[in-house]
Amino acid sequence: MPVGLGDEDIERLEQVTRKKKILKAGDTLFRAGDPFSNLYAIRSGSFKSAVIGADGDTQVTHFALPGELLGLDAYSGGSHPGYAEALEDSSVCVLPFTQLENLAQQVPALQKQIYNIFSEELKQDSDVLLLLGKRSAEGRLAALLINISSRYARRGYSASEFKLSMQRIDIANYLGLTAETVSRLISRFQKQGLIRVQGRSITILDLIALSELAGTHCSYENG
Amino acid sequence: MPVGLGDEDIERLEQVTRKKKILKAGDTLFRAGDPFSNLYAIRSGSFKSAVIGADGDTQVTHFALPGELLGLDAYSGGSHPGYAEALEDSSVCVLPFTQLENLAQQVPALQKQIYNIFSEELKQDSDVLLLLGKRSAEGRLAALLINISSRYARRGYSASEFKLSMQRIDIANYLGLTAETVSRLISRFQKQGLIRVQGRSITILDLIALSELAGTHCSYENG
DNA sequence: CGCTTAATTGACTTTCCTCAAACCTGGTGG
DNA sequence: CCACCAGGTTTGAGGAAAGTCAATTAAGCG
Repeated sequence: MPVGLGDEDIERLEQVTRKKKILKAGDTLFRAGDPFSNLYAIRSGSFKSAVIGADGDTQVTHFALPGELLGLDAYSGGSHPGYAEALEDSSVCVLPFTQLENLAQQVPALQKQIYNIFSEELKQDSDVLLLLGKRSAEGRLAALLINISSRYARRGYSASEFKLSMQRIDIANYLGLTAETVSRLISRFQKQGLIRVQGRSITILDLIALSELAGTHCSYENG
Repeated sequence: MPVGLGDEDIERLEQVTRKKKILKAGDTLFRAGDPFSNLYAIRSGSFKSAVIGADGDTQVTHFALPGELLGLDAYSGGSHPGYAEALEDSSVCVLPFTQLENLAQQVPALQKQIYNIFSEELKQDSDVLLLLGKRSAEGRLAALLINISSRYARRGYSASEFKLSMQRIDIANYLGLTAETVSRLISRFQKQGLIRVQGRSITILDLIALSELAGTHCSYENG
């Protein structure tokens, strides 16, 4: 993932990235309150991360796909604010943060890369906020599908055909909807010829129409 | 804001933090697309930041209060993904990031502090997601009030009495609601004796009841 | 003091949630 | 190999919540 480093630096970095971890579907990578020690880069599979509110209800905050990073939000508090659970059989690369930090102190390019990762994460969060800001359920789901599609595309996977590894109820929770609504919408999108769904695998047939659903329908201020 | 630094380091840091900027209500601190060069620490006043979606509709992503930081999400892309606008007459401290970065390279404690700020920001975002995850409008608004209250408290301001400097439509946009709904809820909260509202200044009368509104009402899975 | 913009309130409509039932799908055991 | 079971998903009907449209009141500002 890191780019712009010298060969020697990369070699040193590889020492940090040696440790791998395999998880089965449903396994938790870390739990809320676990001490922060590692970052996790997803090599294969996918995860959901969620926080548990003071009142005990769960909120899914992210879906993490191959090539993406998990655990960064634990830095400040020293412990993970939420948990991460594998949505399917997955494997991650374990990155001990203190080692990474030390190395970064010596390698400015890596330093910048770390800032980059942090900032990337922040930007992704603001994308999510944009997504959740869509008032209609339709817009939200469309936006999520596009979001996931583009994230796959970005890492070199197919943008139009992928597996929605999370279950409906997780999508619903994430979008602030109910599983029923999500299910209905998926059916509708399919009837409209926007997507094709086969269980959990999904094909995007009409990205443009989908984008319009995600975008338009919001006759709000153009601030 | 930075803690855990030596006296000498702090002095060097102060050279970085000399520049101030004054803004009137409605002024923009930076616009979407502006190159990333500075971070901004809010000395007084408050800001909203918002992103503009591909379709042109605006989504308010943050409200920034005194003592908080703005602009961090611009790092990765090299430019600001959204704009920031002063909600009232405000003053900020301008922090040139390259200078900060260089200094951090020499001062590990500052380095950690920067990570901390990044991570803090991420954690705050996940709080926001938790907030937006509340399905009822009532719960969302209650959660926002509590969130703002606690952020004021944290910086040493009164937790129970403060100014809601943003206008209703911004709150609505932020929460994924309409201005009318927000207005109705505020009225209702007032009738119920939870808050007192005088234009934009607000007094929290019953934090406990408010917390219950924010928390409960979500008969969801207890994950 | 009048004008403009923001906030509130009301009546009505739409959307989404709730509750409930039926339906797949994958795994287990007879 | 098939029946059965459990969890997840889909679909339907009815109700509650929030949105829309429109009118009124309040608040800022020159």
